Amino acid sequence: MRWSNLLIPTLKETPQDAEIISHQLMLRAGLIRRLGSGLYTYMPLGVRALRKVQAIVREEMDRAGAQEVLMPVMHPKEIWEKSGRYEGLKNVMFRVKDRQDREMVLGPTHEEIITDLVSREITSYKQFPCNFYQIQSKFRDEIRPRFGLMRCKEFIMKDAYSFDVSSEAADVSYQKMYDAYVRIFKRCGLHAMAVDADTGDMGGSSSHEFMIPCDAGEDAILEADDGSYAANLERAEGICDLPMVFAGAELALAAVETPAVGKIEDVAKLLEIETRQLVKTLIYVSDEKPVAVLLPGNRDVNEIKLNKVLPGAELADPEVIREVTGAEVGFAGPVGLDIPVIVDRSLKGLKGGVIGANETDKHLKNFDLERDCGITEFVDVALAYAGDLAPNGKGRLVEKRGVEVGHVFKLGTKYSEALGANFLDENGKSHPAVMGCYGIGVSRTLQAVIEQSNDKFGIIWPISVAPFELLITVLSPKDENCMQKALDIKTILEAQGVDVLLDDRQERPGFKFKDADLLGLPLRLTIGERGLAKGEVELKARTDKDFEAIPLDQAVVKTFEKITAMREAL
RNA sequence: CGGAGAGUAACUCAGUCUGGUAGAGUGCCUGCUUUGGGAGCAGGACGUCGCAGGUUCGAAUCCUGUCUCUCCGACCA
Repeated sequence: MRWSNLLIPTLKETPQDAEIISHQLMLRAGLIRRLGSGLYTYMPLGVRALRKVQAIVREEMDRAGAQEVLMPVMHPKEIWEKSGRYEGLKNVMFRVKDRQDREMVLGPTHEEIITDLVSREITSYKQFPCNFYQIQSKFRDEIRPRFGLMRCKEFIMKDAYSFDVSSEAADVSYQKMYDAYVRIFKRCGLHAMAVDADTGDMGGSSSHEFMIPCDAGEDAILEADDGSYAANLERAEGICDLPMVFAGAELALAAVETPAVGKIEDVAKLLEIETRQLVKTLIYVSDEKPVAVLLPGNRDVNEIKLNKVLPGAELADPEVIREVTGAEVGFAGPVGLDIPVIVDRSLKGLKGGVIGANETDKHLKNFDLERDCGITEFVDVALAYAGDLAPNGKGRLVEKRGVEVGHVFKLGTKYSEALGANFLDENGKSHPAVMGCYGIGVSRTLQAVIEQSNDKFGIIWPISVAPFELLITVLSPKDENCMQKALDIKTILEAQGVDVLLDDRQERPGFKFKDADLLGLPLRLTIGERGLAKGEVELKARTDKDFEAIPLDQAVVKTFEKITAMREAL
């Protein structure tokens, strides 16, 4: 392909509304243009890179035994009502009406649609296992689209759905997808990590997210420093290993005056103790009943974890707190409280703690959890922190940020039951299929590649997803000899299956080199009059500091060798 | 939705406080020169100052409303 035949609108200046480097570079290199918030056009170069990612995804999904299908983007609302997600996802779904005033939704995901299909077509145990996937635009009314392709209202996703006869068989399907994901991201040149994740709206029993570590990532990850554990912050379990025994452990409960001091930090300061010696007593309301939640003073509630113990729990209003504790906000404590108490496991063995006295301006010290409350049951409802021990008790947790590019779920039978995807076993007995679902944000993956691979001059494409593999820069396109040599090389390499972009623009060399670095194609072959006079052309990888002069008659061979080596490295 | 900021040429931005002929750089077009890391000179085209009202002799500028975009929080591939 010739540059002059492609719209590649490179920008010298950084567009104002791009915050992170990958977004800036996608705009500057002319890969995408914005239509509206969270809506982007893929320019010719962007489409080429996107197709490369898609090709890798297809190859690996096919290899893993998944079958490609293509489902409608637009769905009748009734099918979403069957699973209950018409309500559950009502804030993310775009809704439209047809001329009959029938309500439709634009698909944010396709569990319901594929399960409906399978319920009709897959009816015998002999047809299992099976796995269907598609690559398609998804629509989500995101609260806040961000960072170019990172979070869009319309984005391209690969979604796959597996169906099995048992949960053991489903585990095998899950593992196959997990392994395929590892290969996909590796082939895209990405350093992805799999982390334990929450299942969120999707439901199901367990899931892993595939994260690309980078500072611009929207998710927080906690990883054990020995690599034995990694989880999304919202899911992570941390063990605080410091003994919760403080001065005054053996003494009886005693009141201390804390006038107008209700905040953890202020109480700790006044009493000259650590914040973790204090017990944070939070009053939640779940199912219209108040419940107390206890944590060390230096920890916060993980609302996702709490919701599993206390469905729909929300922090109580001040009036409720006053009613329940008989004190102003800030002086709640577990002793003498007449409501259920949930205790985070990090409080296990607490002696010598300080609690609210359920009396305004007073706290109680020398608190012993078991002695004074008789509490012996603990749950995990706290946010894990960097510095905690990993759940296996070995590594220490370190915080990272990451971009979620893929997510695999074990769904169980939630959707198959709701939509009647049952099959008959050997004995003619009916069972719901056991499902898994697997998503890759294809467009997001593309941007993640750039976020992870760039320098101050521009993008550095891994060859597997680069819009072109080779850039031939013709320094003097007017010179017939130069142009002819370049075209000859291009023709041969293209015949050998190399994606070649020929910069035939009538521009000064410096201008073309800057654009070349910005585009970041993995290999550049420079052909100029000066070199040709010596019978030489120049070869330079995007990551090389300097070019290598090679004889003209070896240009094709050497270039092909390099391309081959680059391909094989991924 | 809450908080913060921004809408002026294709892009980056000045001008707004203090109302008085709409600007710069980049890009684009033409010509000449130049040609190995975003060239120089000369000439040229491009604007409903986001939109709608209002105040005023006069509004990019002041007032009111409204829309859009970006960033920070809750959602997710």
